[in-house]
Amino acid sequence: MANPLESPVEPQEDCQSCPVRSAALFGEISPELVERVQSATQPLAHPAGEVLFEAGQRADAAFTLREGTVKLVRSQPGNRSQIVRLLVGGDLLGAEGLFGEPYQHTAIALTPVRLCRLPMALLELLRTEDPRFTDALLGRWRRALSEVETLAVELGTCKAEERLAAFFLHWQRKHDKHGDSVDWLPLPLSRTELGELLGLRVETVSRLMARWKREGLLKEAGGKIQLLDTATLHGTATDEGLCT
Amino acid sequence: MANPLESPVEPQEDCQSCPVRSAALFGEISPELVERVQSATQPLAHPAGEVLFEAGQRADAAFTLREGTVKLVRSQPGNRSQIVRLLVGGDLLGAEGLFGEPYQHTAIALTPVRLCRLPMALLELLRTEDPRFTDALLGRWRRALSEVETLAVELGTCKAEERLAAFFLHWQRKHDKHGDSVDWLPLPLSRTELGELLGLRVETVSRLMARWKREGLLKEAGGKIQLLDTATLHGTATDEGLCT
DNA sequence: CGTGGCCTTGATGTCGGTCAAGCCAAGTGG
DNA sequence: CCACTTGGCTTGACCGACATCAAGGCCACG
Repeated sequence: MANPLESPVEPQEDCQSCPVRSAALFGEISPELVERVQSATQPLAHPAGEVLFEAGQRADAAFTLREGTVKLVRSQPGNRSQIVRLLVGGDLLGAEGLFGEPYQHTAIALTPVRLCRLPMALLELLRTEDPRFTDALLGRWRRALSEVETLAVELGTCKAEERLAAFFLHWQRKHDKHGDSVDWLPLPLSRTELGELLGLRVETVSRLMARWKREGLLKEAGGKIQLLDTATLHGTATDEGLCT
Repeated sequence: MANPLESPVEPQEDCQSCPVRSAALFGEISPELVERVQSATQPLAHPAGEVLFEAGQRADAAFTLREGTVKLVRSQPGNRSQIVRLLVGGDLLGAEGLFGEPYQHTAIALTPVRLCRLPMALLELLRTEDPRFTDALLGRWRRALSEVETLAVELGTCKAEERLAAFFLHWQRKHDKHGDSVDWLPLPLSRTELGELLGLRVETVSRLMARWKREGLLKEAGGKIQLLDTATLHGTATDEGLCT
């Protein structure tokens, strides 16, 4: 629906002071380059639910996610889709253009998001200019690979309970970067989406969560959840000695 | 069992004429560097079934697979393991050491293999010396990511039949690089291993293959299979419009 | 006030896991 | 050479986890 031209463009912001800069791609590049980056990038904001780009489209820009959560989806003919990754602040998406390939996923905002658009030309420039930039890319790709692998392992070897419990624990760990665990963590995924991530149907997810709430393992309110008993959750995840 | 010192070391070979060189990591580096590479690498051979390295070990070398097939496995406590990738000639394995991490998988030869051992020091050297080397690494990581993603999608959204059929088709496509499809393609995986790849148990794999043989969709003999009716196989893979 | 999403809960079905048994080929040792 | 093991494959009987189908509740929004 939203015309790309209408994508609300934020007032120009300062990369030097970008909250996610140290975590992001440009944590490592030289200060002089940062200026060129700043002039070539374009800050954007999108509401929840909006499609950032679609699988198969020409990948003429990558994006740095400054704030919010995004899902990367691979859709199958036949109404089934699989979420392959969840992105949070500081993550990079849509860089497949560096290989001349179209976007491999459909990216959809799960919350309102703010991001920086990085035109391919800029990335190419950085790649030739600063070897550490390529290194940073390499690190990101490696991390992504590792995440998808653990997803595959869980999909292949774990049962429903275990997968869901493992997800909650992963998700929690992803959200206390500061070491101090926040107990109310945002859960911007619908039951259906949890299912699409974990290879389950809505009803299964719903039942499991209902049961866990009944048993006092977790609470939920207003799009946030609180893990009350991570110990037994972890136990469920590794039931029979399986999974993370 | 095999003492690493006993790993049969082949007579020194010539990288310049390496059959997989163009496909491999060093297709792109300068001829002068190739010499230094040659002096620092170490050709190895292992019989089928041998463990090349184990998850968690210090990753002090990567390997280029010159010939044969290798499985990368992530094992779970509780007797379950998941094959996350199958490697064939020209593939690179064990490069996670570049990030100071231990090996992320256990690598096991499915056939007799020949490979080149690349000490981490050499990789570090190449990384600083030749930017195109890092680019090559990037490409490999990206391809690996893409493969694991399709695995995850299949594990998450497809049923047994569909996954197995899809695997055979992928496997076939991987083996006719020359465009001309060889009809007898090697299948160095046991039923159990097929199960570990596709998230199924031996019995399920066995039953499906037995049925397909009965129905004349495929033949099997001496560790090789022949897909007789790729059309209906493809139909099975995408049953109800799903999967590749 | 009605409509459409999302969630919940129950009833029923089925795919694939589990258990168990037997087959076959390749060792191994007497 | 034969008895015995061992490991992979097959097949059948059974069962359970999860999907499917169906109905109803809750809430936001027009």
